[in-house]
Amino acid sequence: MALDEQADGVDEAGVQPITRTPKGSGRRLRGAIAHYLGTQIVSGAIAPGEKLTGEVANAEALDVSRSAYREAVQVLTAKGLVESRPKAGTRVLPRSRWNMLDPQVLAWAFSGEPDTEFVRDLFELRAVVEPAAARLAAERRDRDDVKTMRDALTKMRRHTLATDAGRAADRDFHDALLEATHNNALIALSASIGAAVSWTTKYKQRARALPRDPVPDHIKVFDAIAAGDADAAAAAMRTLVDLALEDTRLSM
Amino acid sequence: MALDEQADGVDEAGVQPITRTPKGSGRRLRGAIAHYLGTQIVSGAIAPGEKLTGEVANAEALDVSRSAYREAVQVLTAKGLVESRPKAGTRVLPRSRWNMLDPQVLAWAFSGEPDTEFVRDLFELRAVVEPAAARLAAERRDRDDVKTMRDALTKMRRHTLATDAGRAADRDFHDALLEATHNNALIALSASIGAAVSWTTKYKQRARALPRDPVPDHIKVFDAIAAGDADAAAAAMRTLVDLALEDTRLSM
DNA sequence: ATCCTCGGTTTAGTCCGACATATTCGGGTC
DNA sequence: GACCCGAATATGTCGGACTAAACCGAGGAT
Repeated sequence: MALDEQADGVDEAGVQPITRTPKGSGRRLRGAIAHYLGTQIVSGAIAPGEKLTGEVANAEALDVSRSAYREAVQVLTAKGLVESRPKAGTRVLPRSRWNMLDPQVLAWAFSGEPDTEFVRDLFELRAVVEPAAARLAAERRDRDDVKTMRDALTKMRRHTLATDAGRAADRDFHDALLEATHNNALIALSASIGAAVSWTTKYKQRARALPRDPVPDHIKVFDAIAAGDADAAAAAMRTLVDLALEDTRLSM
Repeated sequence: MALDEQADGVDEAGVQPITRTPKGSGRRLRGAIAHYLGTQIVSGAIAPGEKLTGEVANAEALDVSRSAYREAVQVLTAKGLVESRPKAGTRVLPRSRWNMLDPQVLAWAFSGEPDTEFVRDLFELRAVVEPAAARLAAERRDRDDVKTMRDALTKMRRHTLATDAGRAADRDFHDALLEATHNNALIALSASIGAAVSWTTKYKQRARALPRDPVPDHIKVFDAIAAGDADAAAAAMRTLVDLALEDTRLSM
């Protein structure tokens, strides 16, 4: 697979066909290049320390202009995946320099087979952050926060989690909870984690139908926050995360 | 001020002088442009929702080629600060879309007068994450981790925190602690936070000399981790963060 | 023999000008 | 008044040329 999903006829080069993505007008060409290179790197196909082919050669191999290729590389540089210097070329940086919290990097990490170890790390972080977020939300939520959360919850109850609308409501609930913390750093972090976690649901679903109804757990969290009981909110959220981890672990 | 510090002769336009940075060969030209635009945005000079001037006009105003300007904008796009569509122009995204955890964005946020509210949020997040990290470190550290931490600690004791070497040792200690958690997500997060916190020390110092010797607190954390006492490690780290917050709060 | 210095070569960085593409906006039609 | 369609406009992509910086090997000095 290359810049587009359809693996069609191989050109005379025979190594990396790569045709422009004609159907998908969604993300731009440079986005496709960045996605291609990004997945190659996070998947380990280009291992840290290695230097990827020169701009001119690589751009030609992908059949794109050097400008588009360079702009894609700038994106990778901005996310800490690579570093390029004149004469030295563009090298993949060690994993410790990568911005793993960047939503796009997370998306690339989950575009292939996700690393089970990293998923574990992610849930561990979630288990640390989200209960704390619930605690803060219980202490600081105002009238609007409670209303938004309640609305999301009722929508979540109406449509189940199996539907798109239900999952959207789930995300709305978590977003509202984060907003209620009135902590921008926490919001940014949990937004990234939440996105990553939602990628894992894709794999969760393919294993079996959702084994448990998550609504009651959400209600417990909501009630505690609405009541302003910080400890109860943290505890409820902790069990919610633990159960989600359980579900995900079973399906991997 | 523009792409370089020296505000020299104004050109005939008279609005934005801007000369190429001759002295600073450090970051490339596009880096300077990204820094310029990035600080403008995070500082609120270009408020979310506003659309910045067209590429051709803005590139000319900054006296750089359109290519360099565009590559800089790609960096901002990668960090979620702006979004650009044909005909619509390039608009600043709402703060909720920004990648606040990105080290570079944090650097931009702290390049001017830092927002005290955001600093509070950051320390709050730190107070949540770092004790948990210390707990995990106490549970999972191996022989090498302990050794690295001990070395950093002795170096930290020799040079004080007032010296560069001392601050480097401090960062080494925290990095080693993070490594000891063997959790990549946690490492990535705390690295960002740590960098941001180190920016704040700049302001901490200008207020008064460090009022307290932080070494004993670090030793308490180290001892607990070396002993494998998770609860004690978390508690010690919590007091350490609380004290750091106290110091920072006094100086702002 | 080893170290330093000094170019040459390679590769990214910047610049320029043109064309393609996709929206938005406005006008025209039903 | 609502809908459809064309034109204006800004970003997106392209291709080529030139600049600048850093690695590396050759040559000379110690």
